[in-house]
Amino acid sequence: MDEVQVKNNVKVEVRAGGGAPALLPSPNRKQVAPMSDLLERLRARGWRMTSQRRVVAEVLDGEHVHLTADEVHARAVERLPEIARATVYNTLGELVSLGEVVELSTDGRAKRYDPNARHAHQHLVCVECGTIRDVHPDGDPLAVLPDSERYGFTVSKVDVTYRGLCPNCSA
Amino acid sequence: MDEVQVKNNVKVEVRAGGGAPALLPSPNRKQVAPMSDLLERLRARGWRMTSQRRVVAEVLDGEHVHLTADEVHARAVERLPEIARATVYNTLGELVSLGEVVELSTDGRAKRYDPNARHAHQHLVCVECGTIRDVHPDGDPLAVLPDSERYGFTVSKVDVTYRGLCPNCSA
DNA sequence: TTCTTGACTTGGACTTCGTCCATTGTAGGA
DNA sequence: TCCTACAATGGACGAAGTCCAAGTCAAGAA
Ligand SMILES: [Mn+2]
Ligand SMILES: [Mn+2]
Ligand SMILES: [Zn+2]
Ligand SMILES: [Zn+2]
Repeated sequence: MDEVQVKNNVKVEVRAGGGAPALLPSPNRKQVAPMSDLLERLRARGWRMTSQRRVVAEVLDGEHVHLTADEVHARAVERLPEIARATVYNTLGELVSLGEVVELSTDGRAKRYDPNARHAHQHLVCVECGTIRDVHPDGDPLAVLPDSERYGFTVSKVDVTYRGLCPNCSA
Repeated sequence: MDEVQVKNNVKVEVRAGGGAPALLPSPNRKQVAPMSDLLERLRARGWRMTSQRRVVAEVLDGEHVHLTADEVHARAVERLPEIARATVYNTLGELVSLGEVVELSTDGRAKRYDPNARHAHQHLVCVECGTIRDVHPDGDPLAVLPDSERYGFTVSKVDVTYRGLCPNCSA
């Protein structure tokens, strides 16, 4: 039988049976494994690997994209009950400066954190319910801005937010 | 013909002809006059014309674009010392719902209010100093989003923010 | 393994931006 | 001039985020 024990202040699933734990499908492998890439990258960048940072990274790596800092905190608390809000803010800020996470402010309310930073994309937002979808427009969005409209700026990125009604809210 | 001029919170009737004071260039005519269009439109929409609303409209009509609500309030206070912050927020909100002013949240901080709502345009923002410029990209920004990327949404507008360094901050 | 230390976390105070609401004031019509 | 529905006021409140002094601990050294 599997058992749960606490290690490094984090709940860890321990497989029954002797010998070294096989790195094979386990209940939470699907959730945790894809993150290992990120965790490795962070470690390589000199990050001190704490349980708090691990948990924040795991939350972001879920299928939940575009979470607010407080939503990340709420999910993190489920795994690590006493993680502080300030720590979540710190960690998110660090992930953003490292380019591992993208920060969105689509609605003038809470910023949202997007772990899909590898492939540039834009967002489609429902003005009614706030649903956000990733979209991939044709061509380079920067290309449509002629030099004559750049006023000497060095333009390095574009944020595009398409707004409208989602199928649900159209009804 | 009769003409109504507003000055110092008091309506003054200016009668054309016979010895009446001519409506000629005065120090603040240049500032106030262009707003009359907006004020007329608002009056036509059933707005009760208060000195507070007049002052907010006048502030927005200056050459100052993209002010925050508190910046609008600060400038309004210069003309009408006891105007309340809440009133500025109320008025800006109304102007936005009437489509007379556009609300921007380019930086996840305070929203900015843009009186240039007649001609659709986009914005170029310096990531260093926050300077904002209006830009007019080629073509319809909505056109670059293929139907296959709309997920059944009824897309009605696009907000585009180009980000980079202004000439000043490049040095 | 234990020790050491600077990086990290904590939690609460604080700031900023914005909303709410009971009370007071007034624009504009009768 | 008077009435009253609509608007302004200002202070409390709320949401989102930052800051900081004190405590904790990850990871390299020995
Ligand atoms: Mn995204
Ligand atoms: Mn503008
Ligand atoms: Zn919707
Ligand atoms: Zn600049």
